Amino acid sequence: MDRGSWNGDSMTADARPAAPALTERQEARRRRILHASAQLASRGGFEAVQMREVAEAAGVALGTLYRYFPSKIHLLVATMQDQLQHLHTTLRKRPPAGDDAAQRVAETLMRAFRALQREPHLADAMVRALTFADRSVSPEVDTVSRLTTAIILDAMGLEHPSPEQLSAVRVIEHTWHSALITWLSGRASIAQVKIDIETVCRLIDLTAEPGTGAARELDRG
Amino acid sequence: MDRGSWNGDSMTADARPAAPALTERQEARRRRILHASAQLASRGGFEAVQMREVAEAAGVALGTLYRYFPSKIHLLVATMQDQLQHLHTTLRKRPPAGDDAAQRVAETLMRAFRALQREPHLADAMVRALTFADRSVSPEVDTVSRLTTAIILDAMGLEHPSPEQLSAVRVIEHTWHSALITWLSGRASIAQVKIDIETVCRLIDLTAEPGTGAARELDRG
DNA sequence: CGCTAATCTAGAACAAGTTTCAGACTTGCT
DNA sequence: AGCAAGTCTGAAACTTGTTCTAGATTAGCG
Repeated sequence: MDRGSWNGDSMTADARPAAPALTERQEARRRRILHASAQLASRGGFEAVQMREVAEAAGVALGTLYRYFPSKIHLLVATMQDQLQHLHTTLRKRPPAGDDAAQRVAETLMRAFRALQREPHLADAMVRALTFADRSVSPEVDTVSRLTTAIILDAMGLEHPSPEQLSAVRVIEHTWHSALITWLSGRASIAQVKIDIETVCRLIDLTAEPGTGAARELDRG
Repeated sequence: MDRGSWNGDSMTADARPAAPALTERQEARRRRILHASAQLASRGGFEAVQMREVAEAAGVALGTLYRYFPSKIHLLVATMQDQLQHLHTTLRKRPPAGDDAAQRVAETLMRAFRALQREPHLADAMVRALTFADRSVSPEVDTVSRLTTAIILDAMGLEHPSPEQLSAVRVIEHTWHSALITWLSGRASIAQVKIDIETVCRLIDLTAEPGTGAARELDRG
């Protein structure tokens, strides 16, 4: 029911209640399932990921699929974890080059956005699942959230963010998810998404430590 | 499998897709349906709104329910329109009293938030439907979005917002929806939502016309 | 090796959203 | 009033997520 492969360098949390140590064949099954999920999602988005089809494409019985992922939402959120991890390592290889934190974050997010653009159906499936998830998926959604936070903090170049900065990062994440959704459902253009990302990234300057950012003197509340 | 048979127009500004002039009994049916929907949602959230139950509670055949609302998502988004309209008129009666625009918007949103807190299940159903909606519901979701925008602009006291300000408002809406979801799924506390709302509202000052706001001299965009 | 518990498989069964259809009822029009 | 077109009803059917069951396989262990 949960990620197993934690290759070291996670930041603070251990959290991970119990990855019950999968055997090799089990790990392979899990991987086949995730692959099938992503593949089907790439074709036709959320609705195209049908549990029976995933099971068949992964060469696994339906019951087994449900043993590994207790619901379609769990499956798709896990798929998103997977993809995000890829993205994170990709981004680490070529970090953004902007002058200040806000620019780097905006650039990072737009890069991620362009990656998703290449597989809009996959993006659709993952993001819809993510925002539709209810309490039973909270731990998994939280993992995705932490991953996203890590990516953004990376782009900012921050180790020890202040509470204010964390709030700004959360707001950026909110905007990112929600803007993605409006784009995916055809209610906003890419240009609009770009503008909104840049707009929200301005918050970063607002919460920069005194002396390090563009906005040093705002009448603080 | 597709509900493309809508009266022509869609994303043009005009809205209101030609409501074909319902008779009185039809209007009454529609109202009964929306009422049943809200009632069931208040009890048990998204999953408790079951189409057969809505139909029965509204005293209407299942087929009729589907004639009025072509899917469960359509129904819940319409329910949200309804509730938002109430909220809007309520808010107009007692407008927020803050000193600057950012404060008034934050206060308005927190007031709305507290209203939703009183019916968390209803909020759950409506917001989940809203963010899960796919393209086929775009016109209706757009209506909700315009309503929300109107509420925020009201709080700001703006008639003719600049493009920058519209972007800020969109970002606020994104944050509002997404923060609501994280709260509903138990991944954020109310305090955190409040902080994030206040954080994002700072963008309003950033985009205020020169001379009218707190932030007159930021190195432009 | 042989045993036991856990896991996996195939397939049926169930639940809720959605579609369909035949027949009854309304509405609008003349 | 009388009729044609559109609407509503009740019930069954279909789809896809989810659960359950009985039997086959596999893993761990003495």
